[in-house]
Amino acid sequence: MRTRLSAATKPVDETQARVRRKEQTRQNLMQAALTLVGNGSSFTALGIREITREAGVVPTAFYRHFKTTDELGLALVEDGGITLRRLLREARQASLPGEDMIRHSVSVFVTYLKQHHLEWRFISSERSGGSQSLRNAIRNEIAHFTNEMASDLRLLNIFPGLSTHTLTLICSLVVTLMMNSATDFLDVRPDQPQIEKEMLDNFVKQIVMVFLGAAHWEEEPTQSLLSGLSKPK
Amino acid sequence: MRTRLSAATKPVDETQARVRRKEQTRQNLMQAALTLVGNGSSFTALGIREITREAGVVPTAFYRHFKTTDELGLALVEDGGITLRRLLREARQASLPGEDMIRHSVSVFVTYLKQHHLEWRFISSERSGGSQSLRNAIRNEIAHFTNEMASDLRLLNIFPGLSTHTLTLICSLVVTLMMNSATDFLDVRPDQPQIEKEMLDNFVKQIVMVFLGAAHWEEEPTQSLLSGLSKPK
DNA sequence: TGTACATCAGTGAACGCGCGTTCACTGATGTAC
DNA sequence: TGTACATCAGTGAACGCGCGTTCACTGATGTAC
Repeated sequence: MRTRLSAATKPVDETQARVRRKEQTRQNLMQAALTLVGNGSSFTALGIREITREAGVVPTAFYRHFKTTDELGLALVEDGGITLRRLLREARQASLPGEDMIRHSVSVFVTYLKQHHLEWRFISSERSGGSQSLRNAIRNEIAHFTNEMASDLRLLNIFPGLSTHTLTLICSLVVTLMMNSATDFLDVRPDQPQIEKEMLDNFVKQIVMVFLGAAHWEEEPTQSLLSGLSKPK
Repeated sequence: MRTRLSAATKPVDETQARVRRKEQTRQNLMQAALTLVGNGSSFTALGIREITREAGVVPTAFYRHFKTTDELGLALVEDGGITLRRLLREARQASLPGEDMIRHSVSVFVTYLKQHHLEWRFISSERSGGSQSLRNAIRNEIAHFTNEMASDLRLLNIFPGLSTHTLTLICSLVVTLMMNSATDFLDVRPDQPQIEKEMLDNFVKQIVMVFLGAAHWEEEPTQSLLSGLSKPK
């Protein structure tokens, strides 16, 4: 109690040695988990002893930071979410029009992907494979990301006729493609650049096709939009 | 040796009691794994004892059928692949034109999804979360599925101007959407039909948009297709 | 057909091992006065 | 400033438990003659 009052009077210095060290250990544990995932383990199958061993602390030290590995996973998702938003901020600066914009954004994405490959591997494998709470957390981050992207698209005014809902659907589609490609890109062996190039071209082509569909979308009525599909031109 | 010769002369009757029972146990083991996955476990984290307990056999019996749980996983993927192809065959009969075809195919898909929800949960979570070999096996099945779907699209002659490569890209896009939606549909609580309906509408809308883009796609040159995007109409 | 033998799916005991978790502890850092 | 005490991140021993895997076995089914 007295300590609390004292802390309120003299606010905790963030650079206090003890606080800093604790935070460092926490980061080490999270990094250790990512490293193990990068070595081919599934996060879901990681154990406390495995993680602490990799982090260089005694098993019981784990409990000073997380109650379960699941809790550590949620912390990783939070960090991953920050990463995602940083990616978006970088890609946002690519405002060339048309396919060039897409190609440039995709190349920003792939560069980012490689720089943060451990986080991405974790996110994309636990997105559908992890515990329920982990899956929900990741789904939330992705939804958040999708909404931010839709706002960006709105600001760029590329599709002035489309509703916010439709824009969000488009972004959701692109993000889905993105998350999927991430796994594929990460599995390409680094000595096979031509395969990566093909994947990149295909990826861009798919997004261009989606945007092409969006450009021809009419909000209402949707029922007859494709009625003439079998006899185009 | 003599047994082999004898077997060749008098071919093995498939209904031999011993063969039948062994196959039954094998199926029980695979079903047990699916059941456990359905109960919320991650397949990657399943143990031999856990599976055999669920299947009602002694742990060591496992080795009569599979060397590792990974091998059992591969067997499940093979079964899942058959399921996927059966789905396609059912959806193929839906040859109404335009959006109605899409809506009907999607509804066939969702029905199928619910009927085989355990297999789907397994496939979609191990698609990016499992071991390397499991991921590769699933990726192969999906590629196979995508190609069959592209052939179907070719036969339907909806997009007569598009190359096989482009058709395959479109199908790959749709299959990606499909696999993703699968996880989402499976996570909807059965007492929330309005959420499921919205997801279904969004899903259909996304596919329609992709097809719309495909309908306006011109094979060459691709570079300038989107040049007028910011000033449509 | 009957008998003697071979096969082999499933059993059950046993093993060594690493797991998660508890607990009392240590000693560096922080606080009060 | 110096001293006495509080805090608490990380330690290390210990525990009971379920794991994967080995091994010799049993007994129903299949085969040879």
